[in-house]
Amino acid sequence: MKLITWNVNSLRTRLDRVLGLLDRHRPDVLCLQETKMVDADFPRTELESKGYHCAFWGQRAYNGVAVLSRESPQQVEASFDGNPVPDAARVLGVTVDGWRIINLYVVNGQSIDSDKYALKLNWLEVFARWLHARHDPTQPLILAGDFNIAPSDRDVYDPTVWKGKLLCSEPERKWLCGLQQWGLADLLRVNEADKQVFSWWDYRYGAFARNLGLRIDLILATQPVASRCTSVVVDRDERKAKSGPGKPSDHAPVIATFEHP
DNA sequence: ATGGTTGGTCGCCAA
Repeated sequence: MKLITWNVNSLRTRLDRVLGLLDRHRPDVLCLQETKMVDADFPRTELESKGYHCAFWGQRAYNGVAVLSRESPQQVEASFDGNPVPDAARVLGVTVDGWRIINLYVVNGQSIDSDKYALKLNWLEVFARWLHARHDPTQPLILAGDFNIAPSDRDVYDPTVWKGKLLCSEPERKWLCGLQQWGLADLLRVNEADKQVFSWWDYRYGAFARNLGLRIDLILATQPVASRCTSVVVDRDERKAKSGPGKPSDHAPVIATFEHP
């Protein structure tokens, strides 16, 4: 079983690259964020022709999440109870082969002095409350997506510059610790305790060429899933996008592989 | 290094 999460920053612009990713990796599940398109425009024909079922929840211009899977998804559920911004398409849950998979595009927050940061913290709190009420950490569960939080200083190219800033602030990191205490492991850190791995590089400042990155795209899982995880890697070549059609997203795909359940 | 790029949409906003 192979699962990939990728913030594509517009599925319309990135479709040919998504099709290439499916050919290259043949994942069982692909979680996409920032599709930025309404459901009527979703390119399901092209994706189904690659052998994938499509679950999606989009909106105009912003946000948008989708889960592609080789097996038909069951119990598709958009959003979560009490969502403070119920119209923002950011959460999509599916069940595939008995594993519950929740695709997340967490509120960015803009900057820590912004009202949007307060909204982010509230959104996170309500989401966690719903997760705890409605899910069981002893059962197979995966949370994958763009968390817009770098879990620790190991996940930041220059922790001094980023100390206390958006994506690295203590309240954001505490929220992730809470998920971990509930029973979700950060799969990349199960086998790679100290390795510096990034998943997002700003389009500006030549950030990718200088490797000024953060790891904010995460795959978390409960113990029955985490114990079967054999690797987590980032497809940096996709962020380079030297080959293939079009330009890169500012995020790279994160790829987790599991022993057969 | 507080610079500047990309996408959606069409003057800016969001990331």
